[in-house]
Amino acid sequence: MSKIQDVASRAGVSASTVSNVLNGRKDRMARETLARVEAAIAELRYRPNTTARQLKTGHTPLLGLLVPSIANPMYGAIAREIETQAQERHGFRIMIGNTYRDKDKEARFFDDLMAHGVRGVVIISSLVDEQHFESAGERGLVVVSYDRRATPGVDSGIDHVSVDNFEAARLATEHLIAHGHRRLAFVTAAGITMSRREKISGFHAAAARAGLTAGAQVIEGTPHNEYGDAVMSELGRLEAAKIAAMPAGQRPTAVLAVNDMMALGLMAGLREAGLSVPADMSVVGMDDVFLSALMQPALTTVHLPVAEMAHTIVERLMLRLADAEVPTGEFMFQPSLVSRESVARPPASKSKSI
Amino acid sequence: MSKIQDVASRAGVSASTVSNVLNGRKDRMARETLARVEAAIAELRYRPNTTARQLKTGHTPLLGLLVPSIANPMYGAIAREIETQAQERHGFRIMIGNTYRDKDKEARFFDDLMAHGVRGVVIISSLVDEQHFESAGERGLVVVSYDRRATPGVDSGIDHVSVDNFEAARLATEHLIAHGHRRLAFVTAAGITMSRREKISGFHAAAARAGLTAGAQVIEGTPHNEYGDAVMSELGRLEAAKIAAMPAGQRPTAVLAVNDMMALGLMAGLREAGLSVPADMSVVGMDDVFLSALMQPALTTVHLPVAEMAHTIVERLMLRLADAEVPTGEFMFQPSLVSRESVARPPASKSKSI
DNA sequence: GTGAAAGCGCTAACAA
DNA sequence: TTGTTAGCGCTTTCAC
Repeated sequence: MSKIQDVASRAGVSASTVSNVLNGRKDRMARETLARVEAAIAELRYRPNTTARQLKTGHTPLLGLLVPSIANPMYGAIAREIETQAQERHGFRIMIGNTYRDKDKEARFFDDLMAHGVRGVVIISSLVDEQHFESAGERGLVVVSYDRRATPGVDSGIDHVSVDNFEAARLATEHLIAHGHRRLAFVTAAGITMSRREKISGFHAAAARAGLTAGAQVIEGTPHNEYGDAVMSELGRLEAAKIAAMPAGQRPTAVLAVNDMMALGLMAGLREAGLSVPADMSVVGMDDVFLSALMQPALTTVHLPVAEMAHTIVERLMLRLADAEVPTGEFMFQPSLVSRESVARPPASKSKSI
Repeated sequence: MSKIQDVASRAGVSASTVSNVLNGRKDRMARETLARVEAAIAELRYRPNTTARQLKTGHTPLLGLLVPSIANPMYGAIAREIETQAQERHGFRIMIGNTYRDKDKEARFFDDLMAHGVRGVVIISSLVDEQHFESAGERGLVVVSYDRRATPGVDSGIDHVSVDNFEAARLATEHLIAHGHRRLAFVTAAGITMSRREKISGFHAAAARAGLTAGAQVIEGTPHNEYGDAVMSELGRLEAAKIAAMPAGQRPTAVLAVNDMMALGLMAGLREAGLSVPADMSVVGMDDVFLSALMQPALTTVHLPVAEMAHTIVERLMLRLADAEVPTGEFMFQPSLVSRESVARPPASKSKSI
């Protein structure tokens, strides 16, 4: 690969001049010099060495991206969007890491990012405490967190991009209630993330508003490990078996899953237990992963504006990378219900038996 | 962040000595010196700067990973496996890029990898011609390609890791034939990759062996764009409508999809057209994405040993990165049929009508 | 308008 | 056994 000096020699100028054109200071030289330099760059197919550049400037066009597991279709969808936008709009590349929601893995990833000179990071849906990230901020990292709200009343050193999880759960729950369901369950995994907590509040709020406090229960499954992809649906399958085993008169007639992966598992498990969705039980998910539309029955779920959120994530990172003074903020997006086929009225016999 | 000189000062030695311990040359110094240096490193929480190191050595513990789209669950699964293994076994991080099977995007990704000093790359399932990658090899990159076979008779500058696609299709087709199907279709996307070509051969071979040449047709859908995730299933959905529209006596009684995403779309489309799987039509996929088990009906498919393949990919990269003399090779893995619920005997009336 | 020189943090001969 | 030295490729004052 040719280097700056090669270009300089070929153009009959010094390396500094080449560097000037590379860095947009084209006004500092004669028109004709500029032309020669540009020609030399093109002929040599010269690309400046990012490493050397970084050693000098301290910056590198690279973003860190932490996900619990890239095999989870929801994280895959966001990751794709983030990568594409960072690349096309800003020429940044992505360094990705699966954290499996493990604190040590996260910490090691941060260390490596620092060592690689990466200064911008997006953290998706981590279970690990905020403190952890704040200190990353103190180490000079610019971080944007997705799928966690800011801790209320604390002014955070990081940006928060999230969806209104309370509203998402409320929407879904009201949809169920509107279909006549009176015995509801919210099914989630045991680890409590902030987003899960908010969804539970939204669920309870909608239930309370309809006077169903007694009929609204939260079911938490304990995963063996917290990978977030196959594991989440596996958990749904397991919980479905338990739910199906309840006596028909007590069993909820509708379940709201913490996310689509869980919902898919739930549907599979219900089916295995001989219960039909939505005839015997209605199911709603959250995320609107593209697969949900392909299910049988197609899953009713809550849609998230993934591309828009990715856009905000990337732009915030760039903004704060360029100017450290920009204050951090919270950016919340609104979800919307997508009604498909997995919700129906409760089975007649049971709704009578209440 | 502290630097090597800080450690040196604190330990009362020179930077070279610290560098020596960093690089494992611990025998070159007094035991007690080593202890002091190690203590200083620990106290300062010193981590060598990868960038500076790379500028000197020309290496960086980073691998490039090209995928058509990380939102596709199959690529997500492989990517996760590769990232985890590279990280845990070798301390390498991953720079990821979505190529959308676009030649320009691929080329730009290669350029950026070079500029960042990355020397090892894995390319997943690219449509782009081999020539392209070979020249990347000449530029000093060590590349491993997944899901393409080597071009027969050409000794390639890159490694090929793949599954026996011929065998995968053959297995699936024979499964269908064993269930009594005589009119078969292989459904794929229009762009011809090498893996698709092999699958088609396997399909034809199995059909011919059963004397079904006339009854074995290949259907190619043309995607609007070639993203590889939602697009693939969308394509399946469209093709399903066409297939369902054929007169019942001519319509295939079983379809083999080029991959699971396509199969899921096919099942959804068939259902929309009022055809039931497997009663009216059997469907088989390939890949065994974890979602396939959750479908209704659960998808019969061909399983790929993803973790093992990822292992080989990573180890090959490391081996050749460490020693440029290691010859390239082809590594083929065997698939296995996973029989679930989407295959049954052909509908009685139609099988009579042959 | 252009170039010389210093230095980013590290490694690896080579000296001592 | 340890230290000195000379860069890796680039950017950026500061002179000219």
